[in-house]
Amino acid sequence: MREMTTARHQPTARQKIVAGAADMISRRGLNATSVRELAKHTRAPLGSTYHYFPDGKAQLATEAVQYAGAKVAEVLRRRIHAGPVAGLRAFLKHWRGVLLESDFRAGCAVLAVAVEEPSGEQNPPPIAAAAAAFEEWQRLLADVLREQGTDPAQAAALSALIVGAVEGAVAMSRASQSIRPFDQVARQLEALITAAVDHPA
Amino acid sequence: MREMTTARHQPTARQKIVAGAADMISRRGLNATSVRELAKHTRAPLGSTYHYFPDGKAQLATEAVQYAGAKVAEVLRRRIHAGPVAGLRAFLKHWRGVLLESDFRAGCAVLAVAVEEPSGEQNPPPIAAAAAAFEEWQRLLADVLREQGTDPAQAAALSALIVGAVEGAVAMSRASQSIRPFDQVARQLEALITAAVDHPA
DNA sequence: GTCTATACGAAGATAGAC
DNA sequence: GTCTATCTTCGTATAGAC
Repeated sequence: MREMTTARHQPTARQKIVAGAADMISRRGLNATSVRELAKHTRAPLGSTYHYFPDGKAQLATEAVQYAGAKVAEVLRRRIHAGPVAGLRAFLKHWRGVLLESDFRAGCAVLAVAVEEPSGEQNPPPIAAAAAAFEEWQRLLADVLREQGTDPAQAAALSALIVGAVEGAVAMSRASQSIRPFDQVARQLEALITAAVDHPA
Repeated sequence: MREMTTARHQPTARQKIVAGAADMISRRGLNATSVRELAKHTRAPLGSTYHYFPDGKAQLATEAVQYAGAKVAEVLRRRIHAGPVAGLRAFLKHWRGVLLESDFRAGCAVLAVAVEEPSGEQNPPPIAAAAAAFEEWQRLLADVLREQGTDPAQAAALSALIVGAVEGAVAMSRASQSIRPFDQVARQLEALITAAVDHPA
């Protein structure tokens, strides 16, 4: 488990596989991402994949979601010290970039897993990881809103709205192959969070 | 093509297959919905499926998305004559019911297809159908907002926010197996649309 | 420890009997 | 026109040579 360190040196083969899985899932969805093609994309032999991830595809999906979730959380954390508006803008800029740079071929891996994995009674690990990612993003936003004087319940609800709306907007823009839905939603959210900060009712 | 009439008499075998596809997709996603199991669930022989849908799974997915999209549009249309708030409430009530009645096992088939189907250069029919569904929901909401005096651009943007936020919220609630994220988002949206109607700036 | 070759099942789709 | 049996391809996963 020496790979569990968050060192940023060179990515290990294992880390490249996880990152590759997150990318493929964000483009085609979970079920369309086969372990075979993943190995090809990351230039790792198929056997290595099962060596690094003995629990197979479920483990791979879980770690890919955690990776994607942490990456976005990092984007948020890097700017949120400057306040809720700055945090939201960084969040929006990230997703806008994902859409445009992929020519609307990539979306959110966390959402893909949340939609595809059947969420049974005892939540399977990939779904639990997706829920945790959504919650972490919300918490980061809610924390800074509360710091700025927003009522706690309102801060939590507004954060849920932001995360939900952005996730939905990314999917809508992908479907329509147009940045318009995303930009419409982004503008509404900026206005909202600005109002929440100015009038911490 | 006599099945193309929108008659509501008894559902034909063909219609049952489409409805079954929409339901399965809303639960497990598109790629996890096999034509085989779909035939089983709808008690149709596998051959019949390919008889009714000669273009195979792509055609099935397209019609399932159109069916799901039309069903939600109908929910909206039935109440929206009473104004934007009534329309939004009907929309929210529908999705809340889907989540609770399925014990968080069902979500939105349109979103599932939008996330899973790779959206290439010339948009494949299932993706185009998903985009059309999102747009119809937005249009229904935007039309009634404009009728109530909301500025057209604002009406369109607010509608995009509503559709995106609800889609995202459904996915979040499914992942966390809790109605909380959905209810938080719903409450924010109700407040927003009320404000938009009261102050048609 | 890395990787090739393969097992086994299920996928989409079709042929052709009734 | 309905449906059964089957073809082919690809999925996940593993065994066992280096």
